[in-house]
Amino acid sequence: MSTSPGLRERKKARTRATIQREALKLFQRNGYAATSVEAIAAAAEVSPSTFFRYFPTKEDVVLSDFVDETTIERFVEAPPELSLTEALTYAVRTGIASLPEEDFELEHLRNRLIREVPELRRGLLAEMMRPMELLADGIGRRLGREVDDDVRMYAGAAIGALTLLEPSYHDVKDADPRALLDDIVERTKRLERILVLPDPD
Amino acid sequence: MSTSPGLRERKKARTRATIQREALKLFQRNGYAATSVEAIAAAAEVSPSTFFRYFPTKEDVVLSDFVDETTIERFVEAPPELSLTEALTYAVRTGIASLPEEDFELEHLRNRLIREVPELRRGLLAEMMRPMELLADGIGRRLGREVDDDVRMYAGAAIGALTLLEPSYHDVKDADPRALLDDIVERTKRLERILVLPDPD
DNA sequence: GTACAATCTGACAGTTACTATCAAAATAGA
DNA sequence: TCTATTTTGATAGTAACTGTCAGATTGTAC
Repeated sequence: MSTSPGLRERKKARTRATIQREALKLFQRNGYAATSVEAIAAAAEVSPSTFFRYFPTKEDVVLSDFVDETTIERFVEAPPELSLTEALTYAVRTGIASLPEEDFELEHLRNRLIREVPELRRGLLAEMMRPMELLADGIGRRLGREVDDDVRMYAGAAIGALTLLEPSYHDVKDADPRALLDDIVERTKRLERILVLPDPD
Repeated sequence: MSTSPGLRERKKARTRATIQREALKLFQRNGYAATSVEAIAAAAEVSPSTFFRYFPTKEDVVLSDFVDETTIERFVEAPPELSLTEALTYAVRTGIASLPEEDFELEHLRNRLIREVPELRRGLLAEMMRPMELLADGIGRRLGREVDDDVRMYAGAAIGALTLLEPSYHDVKDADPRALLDDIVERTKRLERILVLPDPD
C-alpha cells in the first residue's frame, strides 16, 4: 500500500499500456485513419467507452507523454556548470538513454507515426505550448530567476527552433534510432549559437 | 476580365466572406462549440455542403489566413537597412495598419476567439509550422542566403518566441485593439536581444 | 469471510463533424 | 440562344466523441 501503488493503480496502468500498444500495432499495420477506435478497443479487449476514459482523443494515444515533466526535471537538476542549452541537451539525452529497450522501440514507432501522419504532426504542434511553458518554468527554477517575458521568449524560441528541424528526418526513414538521437543532440547544441538569454533588467 | 477578377470569382469571395462573418457572429453570441456547422450554413444561406467546400474544417473559419504570404512578402520587401527583427516588426505593423476598419474589427474578434477557446488555441499552434516555413524562406530571400539549418532554427525560434507571449493578453480582454498592436510590436523588438543569426559556415 | 462503499467498466443512445456521390442550377463563352 | 464548365444542394453514410446508468470489481471495516 505504501511501497507499490496499489492493485487498482497497477491494473489501470496495465490497461492503459495495453491500449496504447495495441493501437500502435494497428496503426502500423493498417494506417492511422483506417484504424477505428472501435477496432483498437476490441484488440485491447476493452469497450470503446473505456478507451475514451483512458485517452480523451484518438490522437492522444500517440501523442500523450511526448514531452513530459520528467524531462524538465532533469533539465533543472542538470550539473550546474552547464549552460542552458547544454542542460537541455543533457536532459534529452539522459531521458532517452534511460528507457528500457522495449519502450525505446515503442518510442521509435511513435516518432515515425508522428512524422508520417499529417494529422498527428498537427496534433504534436498543438501540444507544443505545454513544453514551452514547462521549459520556461524550468529555466526560472534552474536560474533562480523570475519567469519574465525574456525567459518565456527564450523557451518558446528553443522549442520552436527544434520543431522546424524535424522535416529533415524524412530522409532517414528507417535509420538507426540511436543515430536519430545523436541528431537531436547535435541540433540542440547549435541552439547555443542562435539563442542568448539577456540578464534581467 | 483583365481588371476585375470576373463575376464568378467575386461571387465566391463574397460567399466566403459571408460564411466567415456569420460564423464569427454566431461564435461570439453562442460560443464556438455550441454553434454547429449547420447553423452557420443556415445563417449564411448556403448548404452545409457548400460550407465545407469553402472551409475544410470548422476551425478553419477562424484560423485560415491568420498569418499569410503577404506578411512574409512585406518582410522580404522591407527597407534593406532594417535588421531581421526590425523587418519583422515592420511587416507586422504595416500589415495590420493596412486593414480597413471593418476588417480590423473582425480581426480583433478572431483574435479574441483564438485566445479564449482552447480548441482554437490548439489549432492555431498546429498551423504554426507554416508561418515558420514561410519565414525561413523569407529570410533566405531577404538575405540572399541559402535556407540552412541555422536559418530554419532562427525562423522557428522567432515564431515560437512570439507564441508563448500570448497568455499575457488574457489580462487585457477588452483593451483597445490598437494598443494590442503596439504590444506585439514591442515584443517583436525584444526578440532582437534574444536571437542572433550566425553567419553561414 | 461478509457487508458496505467507492470506483471502474460496458452497453446503449445520441450528437455532430466530415466524406462521397450525383443531379440540378448558375455562369462563361460562342 | 445554345453548349460546356463550374458551382451548388440534397442525400446517405462513417466515425469520433459525450452522457447516462446499471452491473461488476476492488478496497475497507468488522
